[in-house]
Amino acid sequence: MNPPYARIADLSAHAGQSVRVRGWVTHLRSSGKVAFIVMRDGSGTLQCVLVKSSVPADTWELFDQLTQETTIEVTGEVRTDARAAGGFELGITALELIGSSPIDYPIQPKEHGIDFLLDHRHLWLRSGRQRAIARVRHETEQAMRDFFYERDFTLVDTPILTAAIGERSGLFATEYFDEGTAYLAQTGQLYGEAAAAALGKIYCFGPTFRAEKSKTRRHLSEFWMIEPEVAFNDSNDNMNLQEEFVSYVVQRVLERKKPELDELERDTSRLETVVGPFPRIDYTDAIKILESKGSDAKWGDDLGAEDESLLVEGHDRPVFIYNYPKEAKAFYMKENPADPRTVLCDDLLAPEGYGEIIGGSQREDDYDKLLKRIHEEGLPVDAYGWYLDLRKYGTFVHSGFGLGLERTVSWICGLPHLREAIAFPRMMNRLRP
RNA sequence: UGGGGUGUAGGUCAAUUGGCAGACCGCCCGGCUGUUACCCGGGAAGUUGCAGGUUCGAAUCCUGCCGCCCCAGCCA
Repeated sequence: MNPPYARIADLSAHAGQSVRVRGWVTHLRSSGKVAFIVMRDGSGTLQCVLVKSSVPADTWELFDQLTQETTIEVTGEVRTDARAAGGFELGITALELIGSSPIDYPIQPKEHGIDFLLDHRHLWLRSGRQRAIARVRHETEQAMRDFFYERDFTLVDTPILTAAIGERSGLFATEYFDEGTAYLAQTGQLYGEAAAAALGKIYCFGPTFRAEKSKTRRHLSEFWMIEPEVAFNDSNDNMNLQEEFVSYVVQRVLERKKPELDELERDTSRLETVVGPFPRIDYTDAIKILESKGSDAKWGDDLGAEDESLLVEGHDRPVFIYNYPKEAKAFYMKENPADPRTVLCDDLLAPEGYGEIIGGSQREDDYDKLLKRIHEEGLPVDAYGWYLDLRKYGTFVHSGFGLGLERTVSWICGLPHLREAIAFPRMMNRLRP
């Protein structure tokens, strides 16, 4: 009878037993009469030892056919050995080749340029660093869903194909039957507002699309955004929710994905401090701070990347900047009753130069003021008829925000660029693989 | 779109500034019974991004084009 199959991660439970393991070759070393096969099965990495004198000749000769990424099945005894990375190794008794891999596998355990790696993203994902990032991303998403589930939010999936609505920045267009042009969603927020009137506390979580010709480490054409919307929350409640949410997610990843963060050489002490309350700086005060630090930012300007860094400087946790000038922000944000030049909104800036991870606001709930803003922005009123209905039929104070998943994952992982935070990044010059 | 940089072997990079196109990794052949990005010896591997120009001679200088990277803007 054949030994049972085992995942590498579970081998400690099989010490002293014979098992079969299936996976891919990552490294090969041979000393003539003893050979080492390091393999990966997705759950972990395992060193297998092949000794010429203790296996049949054809098994020994099979070693010569192995190359990086050959798919194999090995049978052997699991034993503890301090010389093996991880403390366990497999003494091979049988070796089977499942899928060969030509000698030209492009990705070596050496350095490569970013363009080459992105061209081979489908294979690059197999590397240890990329697996660690994928697992941190997964934990981040799961923590986000758990956070809202535990607080009785309802998940509402909003459409990706939409008519012209949302923000004004670049839209991806496509033909849509007899209805004319459809646009890929830039936000689910407006639909989320409709759902909040039905369900109270909701969130949506999906891909979102921006056709801007951005070429920075902070932008993707397609990224994932999670957007809660809460009936009867004002702007202050909204910031409280963001603070609680971000703290929860970061601490959850720290708790459950420490080995992955270590593999990424992340300084986790920079994440341990991410607990509320976060500093809250009024936009007008932020301008004064920037002036004192030598920036030429003026009241009325939106804040640039350099300004954001100056404001976060010296803080060991994210920082809110709230109540921006109306002109710098979207039409749907509620006018600030205390200063009508501004709107009730906030940006949450991550530390260490990662910039804006959240944009949030209280929504304009006054029908006439919203209609006026739509006109001022030159937006097609017809397209916003249903959105205005939310103010017409039982208006309500409500707030929400959008958190960029890849920016958050980049920050948690300490990545130099957003493109590693998603399996297959979409940028203006990259549509494949 | 603007500013800066870069393009040489499959990969990462060098080439004494205009004088025979090289190293390491990987690959192939040989050796090695405990390797850890194994090691040792040998070998194959190039339209120097593309097009044109200057020159006895161009990877190197000039013109144009293209790709990519970084920064800025847009934003999450």
